[in-house]
Order: sequence, then C-alpha cells, then structure tokens
Amino acid sequence: MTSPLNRTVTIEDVAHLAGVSRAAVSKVIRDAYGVSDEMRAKVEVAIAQLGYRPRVSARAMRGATYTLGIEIPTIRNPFFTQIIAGAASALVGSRYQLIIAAAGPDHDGGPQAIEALADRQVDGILAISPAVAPEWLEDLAQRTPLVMLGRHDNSRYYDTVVDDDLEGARLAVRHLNDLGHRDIVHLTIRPEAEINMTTAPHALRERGYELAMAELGLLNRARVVHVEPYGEDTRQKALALLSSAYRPTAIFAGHDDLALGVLQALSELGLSVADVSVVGYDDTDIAAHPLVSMTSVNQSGTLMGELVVRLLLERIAGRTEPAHEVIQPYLVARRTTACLRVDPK
Amino acid sequence: MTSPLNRTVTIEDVAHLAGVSRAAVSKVIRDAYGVSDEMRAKVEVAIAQLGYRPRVSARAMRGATYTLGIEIPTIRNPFFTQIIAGAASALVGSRYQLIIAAAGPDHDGGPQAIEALADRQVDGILAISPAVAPEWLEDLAQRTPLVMLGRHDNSRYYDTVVDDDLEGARLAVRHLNDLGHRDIVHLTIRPEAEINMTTAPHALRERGYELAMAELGLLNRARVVHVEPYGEDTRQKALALLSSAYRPTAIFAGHDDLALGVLQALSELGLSVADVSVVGYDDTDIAAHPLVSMTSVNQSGTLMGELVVRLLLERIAGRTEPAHEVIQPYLVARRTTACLRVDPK
DNA sequence: TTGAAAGCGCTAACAC
DNA sequence: GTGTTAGCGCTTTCAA
Repeated sequence: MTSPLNRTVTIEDVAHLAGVSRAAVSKVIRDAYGVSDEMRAKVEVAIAQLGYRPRVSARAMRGATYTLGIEIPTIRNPFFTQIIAGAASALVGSRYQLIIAAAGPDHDGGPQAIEALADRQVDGILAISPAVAPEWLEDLAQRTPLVMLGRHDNSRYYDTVVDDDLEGARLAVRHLNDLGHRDIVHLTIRPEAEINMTTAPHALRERGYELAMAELGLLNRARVVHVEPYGEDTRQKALALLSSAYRPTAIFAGHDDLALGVLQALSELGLSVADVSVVGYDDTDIAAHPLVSMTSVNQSGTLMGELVVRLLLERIAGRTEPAHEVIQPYLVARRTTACLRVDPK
Repeated sequence: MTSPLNRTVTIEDVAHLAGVSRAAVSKVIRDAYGVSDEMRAKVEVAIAQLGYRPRVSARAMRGATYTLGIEIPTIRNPFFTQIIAGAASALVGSRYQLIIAAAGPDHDGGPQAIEALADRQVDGILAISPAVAPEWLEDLAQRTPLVMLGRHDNSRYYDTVVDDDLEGARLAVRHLNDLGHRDIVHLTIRPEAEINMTTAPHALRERGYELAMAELGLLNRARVVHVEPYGEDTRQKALALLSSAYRPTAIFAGHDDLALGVLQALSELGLSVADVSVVGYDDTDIAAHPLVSMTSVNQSGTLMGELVVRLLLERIAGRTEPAHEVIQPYLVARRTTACLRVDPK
C-alpha cells in the first residue's frame, strides 16, 4: 500500500506498472467512458499496489478538483457549524470533499475567505456573507458556481437559500407579546457589520422586530440595542440595559450567542428569566439543553446545509436558471420566556 | 479591478500589460529576491488593474500552496473549533491560509480527511486523530510537514502537542474526592473509537481516572461507563446510570459535551448537581456560562492552536528535529461540583 | 478501446 | 536586474 519510491507516485508510475498509457489510468480514476474491464482491473491493481493518489492541483490544471469550499463568518458560532454538518452529510458517498474557510473576527469578514477558496480552484462555493456587494458575488459566480446562504437578494448568477428573517423576528415578538410583554427590546449586532442592509439577516430581523412592534401598537416602546459582533460587548451592553432605569421585561436577541450573553448578564445581576424573558434565533443545540432551555427561532440549519449542497451540485452539473429558496422559520418556546403577568383566570 | 477578459487572467496577462516577463511577475508576487522598485511598481499596477490572482493549483505544481490544512474529528465539538480559532489567529498577517477538513461521524474518522488535505498539496498539516497508526502518520510526515494534536507518541517525523491527560484526569478525580465523593464514575467514549490505546487522550484519561482512584484507595469503587462518541447514547447511558440502584455521587466525563449530556440526564430525572456532581474536560465556553457553570479541566485549546501553527511553520521552514510539547492542564472549579457532606466544622 | 502528445499556469534554473 | 525556457502531473483531444 505504501509507495516503495522516495518521490510521490504519479500517474506515470501507475501506467508503467500496469503496462498501459497515462491516458488509460486517467480514464480509470475518473470513471470515464471507454475502458475495458480487463484494463480497469490491471490499473486498479497497480493503483492499490503503489498507493497512488492523484494530485488535486495537477487535476485542477485541466479538469475538476472535486472540492467544494464553504465560507463561514466564524467557526465559533454553532449555527454555522450546524450548516456545515448538514452540507457535509449531503456529500457523504459523493466524490466531493468539503473544505472550510472561516473568515473570523480578524479578517474582512467575507471576500478574503471566499477568494481564498476560489484561488484554490474549488469546483463550487458555498458562502455565508452578507457583508459583500452583489456585484462582487456576480463577478465571482460567473467563474465559479456559487450558492449563498442568508442573502435575500435575487441574482441570476448565484443561488440563494435564506430563511424568512422578517417573519422569524415577528414570531419572536408576537410570542413575547402573547405572554404579556410590552417592553420588548431588540438586541442585535451593529448594522455596519453587515454591508448590504437590505439583504442581511440581522438587518431584516431588526425590520421584522419594528414591524411586529408596530403591528402590536408598541412602536413607541420599540428599542434596539446594537453590539459588536464579537467579544465581550454583548455582555457589557446587556448589563447596562438590565441595570438601567428602563429595564425591559423582555429581550429578543439577534442570534443565540447574543441571547446567551444576555442570559449571562441576567445571571450576573442576580436576575432570572422570571424577571426578563429572552428569545434567541437559530435554535442551536445549547438552546435545547435543560440548563439553558432557551426559546429560539429555528431556521433548520442542517437542512439548509443539505439544500445548498444540492443546489451547488446542480449548478456544477450545468443548471443555469437561478434558484432562490426560502425556509420558513418556526419558534420553539422554552423556559426563557415567561408570562409577565399571571393569568387571573 | 474586475477583469475585462472572459477567461481567467493569468500571469501572462499581467506580464504583457506591465511589459515585463512572466518570471518578473512571479518574483513580485512571491516577494522574491531581485526586483527593482520600478519593476515592482509596474507589476503591481498591472495586477491591480487586471484583478489578477495567482492560481494555487498552478503554483502547487512547482512551489508552495501557502495553505495549511487542519483536520478535526468533528466540527460539532467546540473544543476543536477553539483550537482552530487559535491556529487561525496565529496565521493572521502571514501569507498562509488555513483550510479545515472535518472527519465527522460518517467517515472513518481521520485518514480520509487527512489524505484529502494531502491530496490538495497543502504545505503542512495539523491533525487531531488518535485513531490512526503511527506508521501511517510517519509515512505521511515524510512527504508533508505534520503536527499532531493530542497524541502521546514520539515520532521523529512529526511533532506533537498534547496535554497531560493522565494528570488532568487525576485533577478531576482528586477534586471530587476533596469534596467528599467516593463513588465517582468515569463516563467516556468507548475505547474502540480510538485505535491506538496508548496514545489516545480518552484512553489516557481513563487510565488517569483509575490511577487516581487507586491512589485514593477507591479502586474497588471505580466504574467506567462507555458511550458512543456521537449521538444520543451519552444521554441514554447517563439516564440508566443515574436511575440505577447504584447511583454514583459524582461523574467525571471524558469531555465537556459528554458532561453536558450527563447534566441533561440529571435535569430530566429531576435531579441537580446537588445530588450528583459533574466534572467535564476541555473547559469549553459554555462550561463557564452561569447557567451551566460546569467544573472542567482546562487544556488551553486556543494556546494549543497557536502552538501547533508555530511548530508547523518551523517544520516548513526546515526544522528536522522533532518537537514534542506537553501542556499542563488545570482544573476550573464551578458550581457543578458540590460538597457531598457539609463540613461539620 | 487504446495511446501519443499538447498544454493548463506557474516557478526555478539559468543565461543574459 | 531581467528574460528564456523546461517542466511539474494531470486531462483531453485526436489518431490509430
């Protein structure tokens, strides 16, 4: 199985050992048309004997890399890893390998990581990057099949999969209102962190929050607190908010990690969800844990991951009409949202 | 910035526009020796104008890919993503890009993902794979610089960074014993999930557990519960254990996710950490959250990530003597470990 | 069904 | 300091 050579074994070595041409070996490893069973057998024996593995870079020069790249804003958010898990599971049994590039707080949050994938000649790209202009993406998509997650725009060059963030936010606000809350604050990342306001999930959730508050006749009570997307800021701002004179009775956070920060601040102040109700977004695993038991809006990350892979493979296979899928979110009510007033009944 | 050509812009196009040779462009983009400031300026203008980006595959045919690959068993474990974050931060400002390959529950848990990275001609590999034979790794390491995380073996071909799992486990057991516990169960993944018993973290923690129990004269009470590494099994086994006639007063779990499963089972049975103390391993973020507040053994995942990158870059730069670093773990005591008996004093 | 040969985009010797 | 050129390991016509 191990190569007896010092240098890497190449297709040439296999061809030589099997007594055939390089082209023949190439056809066998690609399952290409026009190889006799006999030749296939010979070649496969030689491949196994030498432990031959085709070099992806060399293949990339002429053909495919059989690699799909996925970009995520940060690897520290469990919702993104859930999407990746979904994407990976959709690839099991296929000839494609998934590589991940995380943008992270230290980078520009998108283009850089996506370009890194494109530079590596992946056969297709999945990306979660609201902070990128559509024109830039269209340019990229014309070279590399591209499916974007969490974008509400409608390019003909790339596909999109997105949940109905506006509706998700309304679900959250209405739920809190149903429980008797009227002073509902929305805590979310500062809008500048997402370049394109109209296509970004958090901007849309913020609009959904305002819409819902308006529908409930609570617009005058609507308050939005913006925090830095990474680090300690959530906790700080939540502490300030919760210890201010105008403490809300409920907080709807833009995503679960922010909600966890709010819950942490609550704890630190000796308060509990009996004092201030909390709702998150994404319904990550930890939200369901009994110790946290956090109400959250579920947008089916795993299914999203599977879906984007399916769309991307279609694109790679040649589809040119754009696909734009919208996932319907649903609310999972748990202990972190409590009735404000006990029902007199 | 955008290319005016249909096809991808190549080094040839840049050379042509700048009125220089391909070699000159190559030197500029690699910061290589022997370019005049004037030429550099011309080339850089042309690069910007055409939006040229070198194709990694083509570079790989002759030189470097400036890509480091990191393999992790699963992306769903926050400890691994913490390591990745550390590794990524150590790479900020360097010319290297990190790509991630997750093995995942559906795969063979190591070789496959590592080979996928090697196939892509990464310049070096970081990997967390106890379930792989040293010979296999040595073979790989002779082709590609390799640093392994969480292995206790000592190859001269690859570097290792590992925490002292034996000691970590002892810290956990002693802590519980100090609190008055004597019936301490160890819950960990089934040993077959890690091929090489003597080099695998969980096998070593199990040995450390037994050692500590023996040192405390509690060997006759030592009990180990094995669970499947993924899925619902932890909860099931924990439920069974906690509702059995021989309920322990404390459980030391092999890692934080298992510990969370135990805490979940506790909750479901209407029990709390006042009834059964729990200790985890890895000290992931959620352990520190006030709602969880879980005692855990910290092995500095972020620092580990930074360290492995440093070692890998050294290897790539030419170091041949092996490096084998051992991290000292420490226990972070939190609410999940409670005194069994109130001190009469 | 099989093989010969061109060439993908880049780097590294080497010549100038 | 700069340009010329061979060639990395594959895939893909195209002939046989």
